[in-house]
Amino acid sequence: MKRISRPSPPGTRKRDGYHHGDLRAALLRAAEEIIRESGVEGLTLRACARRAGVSHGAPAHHFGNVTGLLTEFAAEGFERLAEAMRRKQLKDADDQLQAVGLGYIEFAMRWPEHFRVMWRSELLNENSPRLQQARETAQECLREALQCANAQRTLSEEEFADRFQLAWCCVHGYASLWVEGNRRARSLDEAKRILRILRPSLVQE
Amino acid sequence: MKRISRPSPPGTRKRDGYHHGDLRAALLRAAEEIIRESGVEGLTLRACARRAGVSHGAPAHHFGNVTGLLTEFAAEGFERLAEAMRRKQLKDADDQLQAVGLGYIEFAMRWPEHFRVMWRSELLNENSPRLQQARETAQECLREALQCANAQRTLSEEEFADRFQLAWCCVHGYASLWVEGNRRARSLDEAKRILRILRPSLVQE
DNA sequence: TGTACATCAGTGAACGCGCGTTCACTGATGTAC
DNA sequence: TGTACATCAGTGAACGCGCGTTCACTGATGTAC
Repeated sequence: MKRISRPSPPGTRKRDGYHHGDLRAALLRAAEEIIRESGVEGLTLRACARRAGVSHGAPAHHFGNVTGLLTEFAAEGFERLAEAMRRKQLKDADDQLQAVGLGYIEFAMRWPEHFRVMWRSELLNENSPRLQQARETAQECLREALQCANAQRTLSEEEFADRFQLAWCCVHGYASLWVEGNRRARSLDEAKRILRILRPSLVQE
Repeated sequence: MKRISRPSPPGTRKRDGYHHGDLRAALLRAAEEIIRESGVEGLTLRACARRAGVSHGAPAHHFGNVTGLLTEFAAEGFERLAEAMRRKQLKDADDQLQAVGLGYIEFAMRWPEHFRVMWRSELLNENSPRLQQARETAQECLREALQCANAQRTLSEEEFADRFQLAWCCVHGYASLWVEGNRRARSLDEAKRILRILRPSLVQE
């Protein structure tokens, strides 16, 4: 009766959808908004359905439960993270290591909701192949940049592993602290300075 | 009727209590266990009361709501963090900066539930004086250690601030990644090596 | 091209559950006289 | 020392609410013939 043909939500491409257009993507966007406004605790399948304008049963079709939804959300986050690092790297051939690090931090600043969920492993299905793959790809991106920067030197496996951990900890710590509220003006400038100070520890001249 | 005099729960000192002995502390311990087993999402006032063996109305007397409970929990965490750093510092007069950094990381490994909650600012009452005070004290501890290590040099205010951020990011990143599941064998040895590698960036020789 | 059927996205009513909140209460402790 | 009263920690029944899950359904799309 009240089933008048619903127009696709704005910004949603009419793609693989049967009824909605692309409900799966629309639900992920709805989840993003809810997390932004109410935190991960506020995210429920029902809230997600309301926001997307569908019945409360619909999200379960696509994701099973909240864990499934968050897992896809986190995987999307890791994919965007890898992309952000690579894009930065291509734009700054001069110091690719710093560029990748900045890409990591910029990603967290641009998509704090994704960043928050990505590390809440207790909320995710760690067995998801897409999640595992995306996380591995993102890590590999940072690892490669560090390898390139050290291409001229001979580092033992452990020496390299330690420097990789140090680099990761530093960008991750900066991003985490920023996302969790420790936000200062001109943070990206500060991040650049910090990475410059860190460099001698990562790359032996 | 069924009100037989209840013995104090084991490990609870009969201190300032009227009926229970020290219900406030017992509720904080209950919260810790629940968070360990079910994550912060699993913590409710009712679950907390059940675990402590009191009626579900009791926690509200002490904390008002879940935010109040978590705020006290986080403040307790920051106090323990400062204490952990200071204790480490006293034990290793040789390299106090590294000692304080290790104290930070050890704290997160020892009390991961506290560490997790401390940075979830959206779950806390940021106006709590006890929380603000405890956080400030913990930060100050790391700042002082860095100042001592650089006592012989002349660093501008900005140069010092950047090095402080770098040190904080590094230990915080290491601790966060460990707590969120990126745990490796002999992590504390690794942390030591990483802090040693980082040192030249923090302290100009 | 047309028809019949399978598949699948999404609906909506119903359910039981655990939650926070309220409120009148009980009973132990502290204090004034 | 004894009594009367105030205070305060904790109780327990009751409430309304939003949740996930279930289930029979509708209606659009895809496919076999």
